[in-house]
Amino acid sequence: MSKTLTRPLSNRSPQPLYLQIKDQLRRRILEGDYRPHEKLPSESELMGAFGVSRITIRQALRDLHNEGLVFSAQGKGTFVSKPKAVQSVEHLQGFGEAMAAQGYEASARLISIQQLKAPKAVVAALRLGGGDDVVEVTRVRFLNREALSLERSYFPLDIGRRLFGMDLSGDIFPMLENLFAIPLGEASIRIEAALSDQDTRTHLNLQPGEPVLRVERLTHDRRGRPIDFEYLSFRGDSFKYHFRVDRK
Amino acid sequence: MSKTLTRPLSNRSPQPLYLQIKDQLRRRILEGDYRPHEKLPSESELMGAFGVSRITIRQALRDLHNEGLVFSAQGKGTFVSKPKAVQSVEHLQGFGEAMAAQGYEASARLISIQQLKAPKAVVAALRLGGGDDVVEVTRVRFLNREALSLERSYFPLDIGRRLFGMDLSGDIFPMLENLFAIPLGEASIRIEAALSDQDTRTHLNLQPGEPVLRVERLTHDRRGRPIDFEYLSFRGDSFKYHFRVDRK
DNA sequence: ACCGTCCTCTTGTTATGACAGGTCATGGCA
DNA sequence: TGCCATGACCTGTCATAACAAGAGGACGGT
Repeated sequence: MSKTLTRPLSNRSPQPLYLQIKDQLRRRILEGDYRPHEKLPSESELMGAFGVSRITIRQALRDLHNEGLVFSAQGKGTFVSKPKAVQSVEHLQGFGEAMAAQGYEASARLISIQQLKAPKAVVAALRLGGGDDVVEVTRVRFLNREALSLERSYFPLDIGRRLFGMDLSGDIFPMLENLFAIPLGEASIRIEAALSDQDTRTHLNLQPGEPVLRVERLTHDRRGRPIDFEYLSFRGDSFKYHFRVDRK
Repeated sequence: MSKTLTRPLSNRSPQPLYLQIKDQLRRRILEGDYRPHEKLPSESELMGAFGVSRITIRQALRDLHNEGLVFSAQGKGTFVSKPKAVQSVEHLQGFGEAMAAQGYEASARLISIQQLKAPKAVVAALRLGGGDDVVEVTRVRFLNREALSLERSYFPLDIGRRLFGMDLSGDIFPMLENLFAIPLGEASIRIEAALSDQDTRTHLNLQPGEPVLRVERLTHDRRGRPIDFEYLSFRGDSFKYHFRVDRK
């Protein structure tokens, strides 16, 4: 296991030990030596394998954790995260929350809420059985009175049923966390540009041929169970999502 | 300065020391006690003020760094990051880097590099003067042999001139950091959907009316000077950018 | 058979100590 | 006057050593 580390302080310094260890572990994860949800060697095993102290191991693991490649549970161990997940982002806010934070007036209007048989893509995303029902929530988001986006969310039945009769003009995520006591975990997002379909055009008041920014978002609870699959369609012309990133 | 810390190990444990320290420092930053670009007390001063060891201070600072509230420079100190910074994201990778890390084969082809008078939007973004020249770099990115995106980057003259004659088929950011010794700081991104223009269609081999995902990215160096303004146009149909986000 | 206790393994937190290496001002030398 | 060496100060890296606390299995008693 130990491979070849070049000790920076004793020799001349090529790279810090913890970076070398981090890179070796990352390579093994990406190459599949350690598979998703598999337990990594414990910290003391890694100490022995690399011949370094615990502080150095933990620094490497901390970096991998920040990159989203691993996560750890006290008393159990450190594990490889699910997806390829090369990139990690903190603080996912609902788009509404994000907009509000920028000083815009954000609101939403409920178009429909209904129980229906889950479409195929939803079955796969939420890991349901073939004929399972889901609850579909359709809403239009406004930004300063203008229709900005069409959101269609699919919830598993046990969660979705509790949404009937509730006030769905705000963000749903805080309700899940506070009212339903569902701690939210990670989410995957796919973003693409597409032409608007008739349904979207109607709600967003678009002309045929106008493009939309389509976002698919799958949100999990902290234990990794998928709890919400959404299609968000934003007007291509008015949507500018601005956020801050720090490199390295 | 020291305020009231509750020591977890000696008493009963309310919260780890480093979290308490982190929260106190964050509050002071957000309340303006420490202003942007101001130097925080040094680690040893904080050690004395809070009465804890250096490891604890560094753990608090590390968290604040991850949240984007502070940054540090070896030999100089730790400083408060710029602004509202509502949202922090780590590890901005070039899209190419991100794709490569996911196991795809990414490459780029240089279309043109030229010096010209800065377009108005570029003047504003890079904070230039009216008639200033910039260097424009146009490239097409490929993913597994297929044209994926058209990238047009604008650099201030002093940086851009050094790009002539260099190998621009890879990522430019690492060159800025390593060859030019320009430490990269934060970047802002805007994402929108748009219809492809003729120029983009030619390079990406698209049909008229096909939408593209347009990204504007403005990158700064660590001192906050804008050093690169880019327009990235991705094919709407093939581009699915998948990443992982952690809420809270 | 069931349940609770204890032991062991694991990660989380904290202290102390040391040296590496970058930054910068000061002061001495040419 | 100008340049460079020196030292003070600061963050970066790494080691050693504890104890806290969660998880889970072994073991023993009921």
